[in-house]
Amino acid sequence: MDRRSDSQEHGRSKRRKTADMDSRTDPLLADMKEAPPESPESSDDEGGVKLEGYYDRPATPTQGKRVKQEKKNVIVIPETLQGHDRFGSSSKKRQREEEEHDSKPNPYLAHQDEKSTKEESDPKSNPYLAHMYEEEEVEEQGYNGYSNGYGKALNRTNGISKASTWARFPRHKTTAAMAKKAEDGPNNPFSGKPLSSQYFNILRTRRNLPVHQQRDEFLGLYQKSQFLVFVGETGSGKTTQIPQFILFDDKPHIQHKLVACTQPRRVAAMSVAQRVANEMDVNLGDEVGYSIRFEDVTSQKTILKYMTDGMLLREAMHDNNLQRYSTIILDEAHERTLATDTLMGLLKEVAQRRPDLKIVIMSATLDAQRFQSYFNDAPLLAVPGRTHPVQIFYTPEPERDYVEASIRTVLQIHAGEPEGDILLFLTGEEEIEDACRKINLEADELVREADAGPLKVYPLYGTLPPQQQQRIFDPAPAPRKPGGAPGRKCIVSTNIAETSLTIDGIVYVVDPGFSKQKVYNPRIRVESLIVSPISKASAQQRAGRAGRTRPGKCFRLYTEAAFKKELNETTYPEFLRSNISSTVLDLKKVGIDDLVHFDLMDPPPPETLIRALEELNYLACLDDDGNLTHLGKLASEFPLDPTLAVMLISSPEFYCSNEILSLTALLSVPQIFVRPASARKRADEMKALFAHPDGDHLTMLNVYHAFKSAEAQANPKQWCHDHFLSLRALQSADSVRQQLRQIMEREELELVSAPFEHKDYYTNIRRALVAGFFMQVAKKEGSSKTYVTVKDNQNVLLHPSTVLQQESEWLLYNEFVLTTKNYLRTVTSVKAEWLLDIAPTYYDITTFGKGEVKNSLQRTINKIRRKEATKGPGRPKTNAH
DNA sequence: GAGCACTGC
Repeated sequence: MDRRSDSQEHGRSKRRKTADMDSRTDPLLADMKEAPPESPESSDDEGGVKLEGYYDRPATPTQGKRVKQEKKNVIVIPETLQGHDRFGSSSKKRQREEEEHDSKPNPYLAHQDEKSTKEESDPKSNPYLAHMYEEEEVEEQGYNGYSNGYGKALNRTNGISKASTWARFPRHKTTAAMAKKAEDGPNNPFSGKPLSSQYFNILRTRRNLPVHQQRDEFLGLYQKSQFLVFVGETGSGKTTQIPQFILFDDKPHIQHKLVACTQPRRVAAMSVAQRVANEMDVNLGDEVGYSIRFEDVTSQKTILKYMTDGMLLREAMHDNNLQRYSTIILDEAHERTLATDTLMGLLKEVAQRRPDLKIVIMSATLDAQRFQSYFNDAPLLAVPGRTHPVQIFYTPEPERDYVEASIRTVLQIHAGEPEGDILLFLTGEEEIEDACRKINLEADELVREADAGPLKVYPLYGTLPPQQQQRIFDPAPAPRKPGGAPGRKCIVSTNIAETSLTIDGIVYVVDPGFSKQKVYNPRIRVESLIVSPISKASAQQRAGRAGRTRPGKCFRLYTEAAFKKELNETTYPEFLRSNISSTVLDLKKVGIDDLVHFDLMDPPPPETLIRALEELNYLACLDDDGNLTHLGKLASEFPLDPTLAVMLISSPEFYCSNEILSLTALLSVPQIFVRPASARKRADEMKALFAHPDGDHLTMLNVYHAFKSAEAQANPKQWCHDHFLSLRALQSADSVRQQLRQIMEREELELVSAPFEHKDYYTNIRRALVAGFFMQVAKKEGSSKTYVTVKDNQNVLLHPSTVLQQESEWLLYNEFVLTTKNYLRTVTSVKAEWLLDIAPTYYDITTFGKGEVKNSLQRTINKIRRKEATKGPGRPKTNAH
């Protein structure tokens, strides 16, 4: 046994011993090396996102509002932002509050503010003249905001002075004091309505947020520079406050423009918008709104719009200069999503064409300087966060089996540490379910042998049904008897708990240092998931999860040396780990012609770009010079991979557009088939009911048609349950289908289908599939079960989930999955004739290397020629008769 | 005879 096993045994015996000894001793401290307390750096989530789960996707914005209100637990106001300061105000802070309180607006002094700005030479910023320029616009827009008694007096006399609140705010020359005064009421400066008492309660806590102290500093930098990098840690209040600071200085309502704030996730956009609407005392959808796929909760009145980064990118396609916006804030930029990176590159170019546009990049700490230099040495402002200290422990030796080590650590915490919940990070569903079982077993033993408190173990991962995800918010169990060992809960989670989801009450984090990450191999054009070491940034984010409610501890199951030397600083940006053909098409559509010289923060490897361009060229979305074709323009209108978009656009030619529309939607949502470990056989039997002999695509279509039948629609939930189908995925497919259909109608693409009874009904669909997926085709290798992919020559097997029974020489696949073996998932049998006929450029025989694929194609060509040859001379004869 | 980190339009 090596040293590590020794230390494992050591830990085990220690755990048992503590039972008889003082239960307060900390067995971990003996095993683990303590590092100096670290202030966790992490993304800001003061928006209060509790759960990234499924929510109803309403058909219209109005319905959206209703659904959202009915749904519980989606929008949660975090404790930090509720009516009290849970960290206690320092005496300095309290003094400041009192001062602020004392300096409540005095209607008779309001004119003094105006004087302070009088020295401005620009007549527009002259408070006495400004209304002449701005009033009209204000009236026209219907803004009736006014903020203090001075205005009211004027208001009574002529009704035009509502504008003078804003007239006294010279654009890009305001100060924190001016904004504060307006915020102090009594009327809402944006809506003109009297401010509620709840507003003032929230206002007090808002002014305790760390960002508030640097409001003037922020404004100074914002005003003088087109780009600004803002760094705020957890709890600084950046996501909610900075956009509001900007509203007072940028005055988008006067400009007929908007301030946009992007988020990588939908739920964040929704919940932050709701929060800020409350803070500003307006209805969600009025002055403050949000825009995400399937849901636009904004109106004519909206001046602050939270939105997903993907949504802003889509808007940029039709408005290359983003003309609607006066300021764009990219939040959570450190996450480096495909959309954020694309937007950053785009905004850098747009900024040159639009000197009036301001851009604020908000990020957690680590990458700040890179953002700064990328944006032409933009000024940087950093604001500290507000979290509790987290003690970090490392293992003295590397762990061989991180799952085993994590389970042991969790149990040691439970046996020896004071009250507080545990969060363990593992990599995937199987690993998590397995660990949960083992922890449960061992915990029972611990309770029997050592009188430990009850331990509730919950798994957490993205594909878990929402109801089960909710369970993680159940309170920890109570001690078995009063005064007994504390009960606690232990959540075993994927990375979802690192960014998307926040659980209060976590005091102990166990971090084995791994996560599943997407990697892309441009050579064989395959994306796959690989368990890899996390980055330092991730490790810090994970640790930070322990310090949200009170001081916590983080147990890293790797050595301190490994943390320092082996972990990358930050996670590899998604741009470098993905197939970018979809992004390349987007970039072309937003007007970026020269992709090679496009200034991305991390340009992808040349081979990745070449592959993407090549793929788009084969799909006829780009011509040989790399210019967007008509088809390419159409394809970019769809929120789909180019392959799927091209297939959908081509579908009318094959008389099956309704069917391809359904299939495209089904292929854009998570797996519709459910196969619980406990009922695999029954699930397979149910799937067999829908099976089509020609493959999985047609099987999925059968499922969809059955789902839409009256019988299923009578009780969809029951029907899906009975047939082992995912209601969530099917409903999602319905929404996607509806959106795609609207785009087809808008683009005047015909929806034509052959009747179901037509003999070519299914053949048409299979041929239409070829129109998109001709690059994802494999050919059977002799008599063995293996296939080889066309052109990339990868040896592959059919995924066991396929319904395809008979041997098919050629098949088309939706997905290449790289796990224990190379698998093709979701396949449909096709014919070589179709490939040659529908994708002649790709199947140009001269471009193939020697081999079975080429030989077989050649035989098919010969066969076709022979047929034509016999038909050719035959035809005149028949005509002659 | 297997597995789906997480997002987004």
